[in-house]
Amino acid sequence: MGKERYTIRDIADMANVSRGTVDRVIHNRGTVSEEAAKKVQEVLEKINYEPNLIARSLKAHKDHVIAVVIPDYSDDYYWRQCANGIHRSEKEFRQFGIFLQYFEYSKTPEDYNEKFSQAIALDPDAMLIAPVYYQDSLELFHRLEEKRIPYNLINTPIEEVAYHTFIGQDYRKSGRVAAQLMNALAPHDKKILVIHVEQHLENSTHLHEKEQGFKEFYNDHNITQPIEVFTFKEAQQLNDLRTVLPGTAGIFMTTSKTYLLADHMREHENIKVIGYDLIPKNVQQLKEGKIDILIHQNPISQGYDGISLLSDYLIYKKEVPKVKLLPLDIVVSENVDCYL
Amino acid sequence: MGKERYTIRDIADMANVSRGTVDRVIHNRGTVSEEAAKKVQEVLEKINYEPNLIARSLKAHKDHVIAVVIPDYSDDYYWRQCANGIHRSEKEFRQFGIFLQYFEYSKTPEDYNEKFSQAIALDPDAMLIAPVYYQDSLELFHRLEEKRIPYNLINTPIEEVAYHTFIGQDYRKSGRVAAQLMNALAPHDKKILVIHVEQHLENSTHLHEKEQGFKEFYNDHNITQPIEVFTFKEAQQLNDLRTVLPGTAGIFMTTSKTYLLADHMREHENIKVIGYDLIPKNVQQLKEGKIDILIHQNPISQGYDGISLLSDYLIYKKEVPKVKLLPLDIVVSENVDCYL
DNA sequence: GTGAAAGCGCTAACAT
DNA sequence: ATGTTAGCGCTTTCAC
Repeated sequence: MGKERYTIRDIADMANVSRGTVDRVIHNRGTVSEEAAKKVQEVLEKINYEPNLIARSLKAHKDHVIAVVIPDYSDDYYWRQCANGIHRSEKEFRQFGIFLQYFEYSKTPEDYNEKFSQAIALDPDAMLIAPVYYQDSLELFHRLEEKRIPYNLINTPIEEVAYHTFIGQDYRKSGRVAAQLMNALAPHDKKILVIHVEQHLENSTHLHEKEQGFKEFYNDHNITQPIEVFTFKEAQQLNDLRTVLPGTAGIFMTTSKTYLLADHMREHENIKVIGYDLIPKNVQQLKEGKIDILIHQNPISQGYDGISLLSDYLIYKKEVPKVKLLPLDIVVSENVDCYL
Repeated sequence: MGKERYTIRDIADMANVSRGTVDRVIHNRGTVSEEAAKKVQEVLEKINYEPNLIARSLKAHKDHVIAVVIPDYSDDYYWRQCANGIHRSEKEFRQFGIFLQYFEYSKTPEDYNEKFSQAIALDPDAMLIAPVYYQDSLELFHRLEEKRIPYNLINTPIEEVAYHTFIGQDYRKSGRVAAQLMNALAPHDKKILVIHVEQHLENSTHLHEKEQGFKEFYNDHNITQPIEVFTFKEAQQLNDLRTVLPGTAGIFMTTSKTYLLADHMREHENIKVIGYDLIPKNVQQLKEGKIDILIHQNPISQGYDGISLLSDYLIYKKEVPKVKLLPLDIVVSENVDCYL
């Protein structure tokens, strides 16, 4: 029961070698005679040695720099939450010698590429990237791979590149969840709308996947309710909905811009609305009953895990998963407080 | 940008005192002249000092024993999950000198008291307790307080005692969430049932709170749908439902025994069912459509956090919150895989 | 190829 | 009241 914990010194004594030799055996480095190695190995196995990680990490780590490339979050609640998660992790790992450098891009593909390049120029030990506009940046990713800089992706997966870990959600599943909920809430004798509000849809495969998943659910269950898809690049285009809303049972908004709908729905209060993200405007409308359900994309966890996984890798060389999928949290007005 | 990390030595230099004095000021122990204390305080505030917890814990590193008092989980999936969370945390903290002693009580108040006493007799450094039958054990809690043994509660909160942290859910909120979902799913022209399946209801204030929260939601929204409450001590008593089910729109089961309903509902497939916990039978029925929604009580997190918070406190003397509320996750068939 | 020794930052015991 | 110092267990240099 009283599992004793042996130290390097104990092992050295038992094997009649010096502490340095024990260390060399444990880490497979330096030069050790076969004889000594064998003796130490035997002791190690016999006592089932587990190193004291506290002591190990007390030893001065060399500093590591992680470059963080995310959208400017000065007036964007979602990305600010993500940044908060990053800050939290940064604070936790600072004493282990992890330092972050932030590169915030204003929301254009050009600036994204610009800031991404700057980050690479810094020659960091690792990178965390939110590749919202990924299309033209594939070349940059290849440069990272050439320089052997490990990088994690958050929020937007890119199949074509050799990222370390992707942290985000399964967007097809996400669409399916939305569909199941919509199907449970909305009358079946009217049409359903799927609405994307996104300036650069060509870059947003994940929105597409949500739509696919949504339709897939209806197909799988042989529900023949009409589903119409709209894509708006600008908020004001939502005016076009005026002629479409009559005869609509529910609306699935694929982005956090869900709150934009309310202004256009004053005479259609019974249309069910399902959208994304716990940004304040959405939360307020959820509480007011203008939005029925929000799917939570966990931006805080995305940021936190994104940095934590890289740090564990840099410091401890811990193995990391290729994909870390965050749960698809269903949020209604009564449980929204749990997630804020 | 490059946030420097200050050490005790740095502070000592800046304040022109010795490291010992700095330590004394930080920990409020020993004797320090006002003058010196002030100087050190100033420096501390100026640099926003954060101690290196690793170094701190490397020093002390005496072993700590945590006694764990939980229900026997040999044939109980929910408590097994909880135990899994505990094991995970145990593994993580073992190298930091944390050792657990388990006291599993068979599901009777007598054995609970018995095992609880045994645990105290061990004189552990801390305790983790799932006080399912708490009523007669208040005296035991007082003994813990006298002996100044810190303890965390999981799953069942007890207002009257001086626990360290409670880890679990807000049960009234939980009932409200269930009500909101029920209201969205079930037709309004039939009655709603609330069913408790629990041998010792007198001990289960949390089930009561779920019921209260459920009714509260209907009241708050002026919904006058009839709600009938049933309490069954044994599974077979569910037979009594036969006469009640006709004219029922939905059923809210307050425990993980939700799966028991299915056998009694063969001719009432359109009754909506909302229940608790991702135990295998429930999950299967969720996927089959026999259960519509499950609320996830996060037993793994309860166990994991219960031990982690105590360990952090014992090892690092970290501050801990009085209450750690876990989210009220809403689970349907399409997102259940995220939570398993 | 191996051992000895100097720290990492903090704490506590011991001098002064 | 305050300064000094010896470790905690591990890593890493530097002699031998």
